[in-house]
Amino acid sequence: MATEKKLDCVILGLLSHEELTGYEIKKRMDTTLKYFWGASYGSIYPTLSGLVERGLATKRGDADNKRNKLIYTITNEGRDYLQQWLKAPAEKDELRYETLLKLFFGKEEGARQAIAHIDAFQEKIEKEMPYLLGAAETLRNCIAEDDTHKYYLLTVEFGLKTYRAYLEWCKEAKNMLAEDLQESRKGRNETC
Amino acid sequence: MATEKKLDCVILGLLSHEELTGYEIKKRMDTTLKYFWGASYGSIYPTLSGLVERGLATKRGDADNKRNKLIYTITNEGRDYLQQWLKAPAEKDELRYETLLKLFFGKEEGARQAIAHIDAFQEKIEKEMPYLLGAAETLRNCIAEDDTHKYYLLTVEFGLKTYRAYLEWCKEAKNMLAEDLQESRKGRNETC
DNA sequence: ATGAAATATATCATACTGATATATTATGAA
DNA sequence: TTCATAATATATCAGTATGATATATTTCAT
Repeated sequence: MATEKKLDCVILGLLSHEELTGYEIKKRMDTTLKYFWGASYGSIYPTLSGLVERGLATKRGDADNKRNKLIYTITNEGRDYLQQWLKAPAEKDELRYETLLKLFFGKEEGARQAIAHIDAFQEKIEKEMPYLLGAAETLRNCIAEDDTHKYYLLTVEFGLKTYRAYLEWCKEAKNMLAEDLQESRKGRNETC
Repeated sequence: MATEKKLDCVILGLLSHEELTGYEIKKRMDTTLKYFWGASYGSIYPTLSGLVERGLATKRGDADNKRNKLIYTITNEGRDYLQQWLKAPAEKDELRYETLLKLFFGKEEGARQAIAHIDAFQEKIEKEMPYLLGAAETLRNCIAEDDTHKYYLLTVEFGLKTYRAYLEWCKEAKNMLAEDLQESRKGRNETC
């Protein structure tokens, strides 16, 4: 089989758990999935249309169509397609960290600026941590109810592990750069 | 300023260290930068043309143009542009982990399949580790020579920290799923 | 009653990927 | 020496994604 479009599979995955509108799918992307995947409206809506065209999902209007909602449901063909993808080995695991990029070219801007980038990064991570911790706690409590929760928890644990590693790195990296600042201060005989 | 195209900045960053051809830029992407950024020929060559058009880089043929090389050099305007971007806070820090995605929807396929995905992920990481360790070692030894090395080292340390976290997670995640398998075996009264 | 926030879909210019095409040069084995 | 293979080098394109914007309705707090 030709390589599937990833977003087809992600959306089918979400639909395999529950019926959703495009808007709700976007919300899932921005909350639950955002730690390891993302998508914009500009790709979600066309992808949904494509899924319906190919018979992998169906679309219907809301009963009391107040909001002009379009609700999407996965079909049996859609489930088969999803299964195929889930069985195949993962192809792409990559990160795009602009912070690291700026750090890599950091000599141009100097230690002080580099530290500022790391601080901003650290702040972002620290702000996310409570959500991840909360999610992990919730999931651990309802893990017996439904097997899905166990798999959710696995991904949250991944997030926690890596976030803790990020924070450790932030600390060490800043220490290293701080030494640097002191050196240069001494070198140039500056005070404060 | 409107948001800059990231690849403009990445390429200018590379050119700020040395003159390069498009092919060499691609190699840098696939080796040094691949742990936190990526780009394909289909974006590198058009981006280089754009940089020349806008006066941020210049292009010249090789002296003995055996290979029909096109060598790109950063201009002063290019350096200014790069500085602007380096000073601005990072916008996008995201990862796209298909492994995590498949795991998130893992209930559909069951524990055995999930473990297989984690194994593949782990293998990939373990294979990369020696390169990162080697790079860190090399960089630590020549850190005094040139300040650039210190910033390279910072990004390698980031890679090492996160990769170690990944490996820890792999172990724990597989343990959790293995318990699962045992349970289901007991439940269904299977042997072996 | 009213303004702000949330819900909901759609579109578009710009950008990126992954594949493919094309051609040359270096390398190592037969 | 010759010949296949790997490496070097640029370019293009269909398919896909992003981020911004447009539009309209509904819910909610004041």
